[in-house]
Amino acid sequence: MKVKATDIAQMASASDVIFDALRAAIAKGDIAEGQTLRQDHIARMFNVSRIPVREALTRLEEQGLVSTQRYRGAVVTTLSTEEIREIFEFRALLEPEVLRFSVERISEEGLEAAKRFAHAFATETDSSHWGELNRSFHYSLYEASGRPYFLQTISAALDRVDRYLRAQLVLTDGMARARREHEGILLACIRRDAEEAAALTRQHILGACVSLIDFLDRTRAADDTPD
Amino acid sequence: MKVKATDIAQMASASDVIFDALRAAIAKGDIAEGQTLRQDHIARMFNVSRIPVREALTRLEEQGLVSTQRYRGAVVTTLSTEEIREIFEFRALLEPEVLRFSVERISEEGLEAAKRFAHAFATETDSSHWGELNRSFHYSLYEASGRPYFLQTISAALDRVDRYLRAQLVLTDGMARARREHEGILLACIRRDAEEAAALTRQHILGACVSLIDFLDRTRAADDTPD
DNA sequence: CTTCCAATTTTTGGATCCAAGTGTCAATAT
DNA sequence: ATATTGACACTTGGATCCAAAAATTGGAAG
Repeated sequence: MKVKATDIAQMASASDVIFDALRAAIAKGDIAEGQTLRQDHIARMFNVSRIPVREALTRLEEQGLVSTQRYRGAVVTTLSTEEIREIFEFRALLEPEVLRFSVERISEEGLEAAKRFAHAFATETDSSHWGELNRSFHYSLYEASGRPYFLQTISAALDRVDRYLRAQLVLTDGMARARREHEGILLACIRRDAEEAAALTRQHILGACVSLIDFLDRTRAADDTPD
Repeated sequence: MKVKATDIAQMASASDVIFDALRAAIAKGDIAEGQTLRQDHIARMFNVSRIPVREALTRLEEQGLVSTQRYRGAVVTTLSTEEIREIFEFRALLEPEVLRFSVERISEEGLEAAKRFAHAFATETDSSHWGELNRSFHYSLYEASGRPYFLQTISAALDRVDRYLRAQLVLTDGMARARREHEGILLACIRRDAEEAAALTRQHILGACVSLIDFLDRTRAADDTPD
């Protein structure tokens, strides 16, 4: 055995583990918006001191997932409707462009993988998996683009709105529409029609945005007037 | 005086100061590529312990300005030609879009400010200020876009390539061309011709990219064969 | 009952200390 | 002369400890 573990994957330090766990929890919506993350509390959860926790929180803040005020702790960021709209606008600009690159380069195996994710997404009955499968489908297509920086940026943008997106999938007709639209995107990719695939992706994102904001307007209005 | 300092700008903690200083130093190219940043060394420079230094380095890594290997310290990231090309491609997609939004919204005062930066850039003789003035000119135009997330993302991308960009301005004919191109962009903005301004910005970025990569190919080839 | 203020409790940012991993270089064996 | 090994110094990730800032509590005054 020539290849050591450290060559393939750097052994994860405590702060890496905490960072990933918190990031996933925020993306999935397991940690409520506006909730304060107490360093000591998290430290006890992971059986470590506060030092690696602080490092993880620092990274989360750099990613925009929490916002910190000096001596007042880290709070899961609440995005305004405008901020959400901007991030979707951002995705609607980047993702079609990435897909254009991918369509030119993706292999048959890559298309097969995307097809499997689309199928898994369409047939999954446990709604808690929808968000993950949705993301996997799109990423499986984007990965062939050979644009790591684009992917990383898209990923960061998606992390910020993931919990809203998941809610929109589950609590509206988002799932049914996403299923149809994925089908269309996939077929365009198989036909190697980059422009069509890009246009459909753009519509897919902007459509989800409209639906999500409509949904948020209703729920947030209801929250503000609970009487 | 009703407004306290803490209301406008959160009092900077030690790690903030260190982070900003290191980020600026890397962007300006004051810290050489590939150089290892020793926690203890930086800590002594700022008269603090290693804890806030580690926080700053963590944030720099999250921004992609340094890369860390467990127990081996933080090294200023060296970008390959391909990575640089991708980041310019990224900017060439985002910045024209942001400028489109700006042109619709920018005030006369905003245009005046941009004009002043363009003039300052064109007449500055100290080449060490060119990079900063170049950035100020573009930002003064982008700020009116009302797209904070776009701006933040562009800023992060620019931080990664800033030191290369500065070298290209100073060590090639980049400065002369940038001056002309700024003029064109500015005039298009004043005419409120969003499409023209966007197209010129895209050319401005892609042109700089070609010039920079050509420059890097020559210098790096020379570095690799120093005999 | 409400409002204000001081004392106490939390909680954070940072300093110091410790264990574990890495790099170096001289001594030894081939 | 070159490759191997092992001791030692260096550096990092993390634990523990401390001071300062914030939140909270409880009582006194209106």
